[in-house]
Amino acid sequence: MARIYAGGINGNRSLERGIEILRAFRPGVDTLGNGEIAERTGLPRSTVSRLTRTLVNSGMLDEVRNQRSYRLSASVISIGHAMRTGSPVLNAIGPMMRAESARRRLNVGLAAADRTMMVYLESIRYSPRAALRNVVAGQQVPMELTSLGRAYLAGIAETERERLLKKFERRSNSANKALLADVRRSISSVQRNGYCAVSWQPAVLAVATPIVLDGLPVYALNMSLQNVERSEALASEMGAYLSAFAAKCKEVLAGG
Amino acid sequence: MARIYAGGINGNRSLERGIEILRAFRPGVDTLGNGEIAERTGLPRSTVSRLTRTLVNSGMLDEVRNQRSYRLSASVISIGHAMRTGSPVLNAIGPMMRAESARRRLNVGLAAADRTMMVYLESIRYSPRAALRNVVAGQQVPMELTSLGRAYLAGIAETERERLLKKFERRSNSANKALLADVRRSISSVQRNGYCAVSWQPAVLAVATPIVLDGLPVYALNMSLQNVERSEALASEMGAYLSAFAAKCKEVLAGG
DNA sequence: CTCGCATTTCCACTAAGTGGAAATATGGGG
DNA sequence: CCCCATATTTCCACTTAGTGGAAATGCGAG
Repeated sequence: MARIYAGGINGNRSLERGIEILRAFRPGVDTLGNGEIAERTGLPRSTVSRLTRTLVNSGMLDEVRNQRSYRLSASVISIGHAMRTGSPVLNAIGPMMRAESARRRLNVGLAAADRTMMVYLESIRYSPRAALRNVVAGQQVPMELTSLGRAYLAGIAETERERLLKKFERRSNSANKALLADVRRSISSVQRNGYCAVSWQPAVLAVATPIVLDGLPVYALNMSLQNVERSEALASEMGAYLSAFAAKCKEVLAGG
Repeated sequence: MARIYAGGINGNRSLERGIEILRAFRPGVDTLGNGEIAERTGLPRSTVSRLTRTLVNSGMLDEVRNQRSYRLSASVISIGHAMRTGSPVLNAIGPMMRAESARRRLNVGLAAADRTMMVYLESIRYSPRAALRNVVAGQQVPMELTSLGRAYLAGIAETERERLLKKFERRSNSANKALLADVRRSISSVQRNGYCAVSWQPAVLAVATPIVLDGLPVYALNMSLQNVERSEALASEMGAYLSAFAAKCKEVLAGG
């Protein structure tokens, strides 16, 4: 009998579902009720009710006094903090990124992939008024639209890259042909020049490059500038800065 | 028959265990193998093996190429980011905290409880060289030893407080009598003066006060100064600053 | 190449989890 | 003030999905 054993190839269903519930809390969402969670995740309402209770017991969710909804608890940021302090890459190059941001007077970021988004491990926003300099972690940006995401795509194995590109194709609108072609152009740019340049948001120019190391996920490093016109000259200059900085980072990472 | 139904009062076992596995990654830990996870959590090794696989499939863990260990993935910080951006308290008073830190030239922090630790939603470290000002989120400090934790204890319901105090009693060493008395003294201080002052780390003086709001977990707000001698006069001055600031925060939070 | 340790797979067993239906809370409106 | 509409939780018969000890496998050191 071709019975498939529960704990075998397939993961643990309840755990998978519980994680999906945590993921249903997207940035900007404060509280979610069980009904809304059921809707977002497609899970039966009674199942959601049981799993949210478990997540409250485990300290991942707080229930609001009205009993009718939940929010992510502070535990999730302590796990996030553990991730950041454990990351050998962030530990090694985080300080270098700060110095580089000050030196070149531009934003410097390090990101990794989370499904079809890129998530910043650290994003250093340069500001002329240094006192306002801002460091953000955990923010997500779309993989297919950003220099970070495209550099990441250039850095991973081809099979994985094609799998992701198919996803973007499926979900994007009528502009998908043009978009997909643009993504492939950026990937080629990384392969040829070591980096790609993208203006995802108006008046912001960003360049990014992948960081591929043995035994670690693929990261992407970027530099960006606000309030500028896109120009080839500027992109080349930023690309040169980025390439030099990435080389220095890789050296440190290989040594440590 | 007094059968207890699985999904009833008790939580979902697999989900609980999966969360415990994520929690096994403490700050500073880079990678953990299944064996080490099994040891830390007390779970059977085969169970750990299956659950870590599920967590990899769900994107919460990355497995290192050697296949022999795992690390927290970038997803955990994106969930952490969702928590922070969703938090109405942090959204409302975060900017005020930054301003207050600059104005009073001291560190300002906001924290919530995570089991027996306090975890910073935001910790603004004041530095005379403003360019180095540092904002940290997710860092944990022990509840019983810090002003933050004691202010929190003063802010929660008595039954919950006593439950936590018993835990500290059980796990602390020979100094526990003195420690517990000191904790109770801090709690009284909060009840009498609105804040407590503690020097947990040498040459650091911190004052903290609870923030109790309907439908929200209890938070604690603190201010601290490095490189100072502990003195009653300084503690009173900081306590006055903190009380005034906390009052302003509560006003804003009640209005929003 | 072989040995020893760590991890993963196998599989008989059954408790643990499932989801539809019924019961129960909640808060707005008549 | 009470009732109704809505959302959530509990109940429970059913059985699948998860369990953990044991065997097999994979890896790295010598």
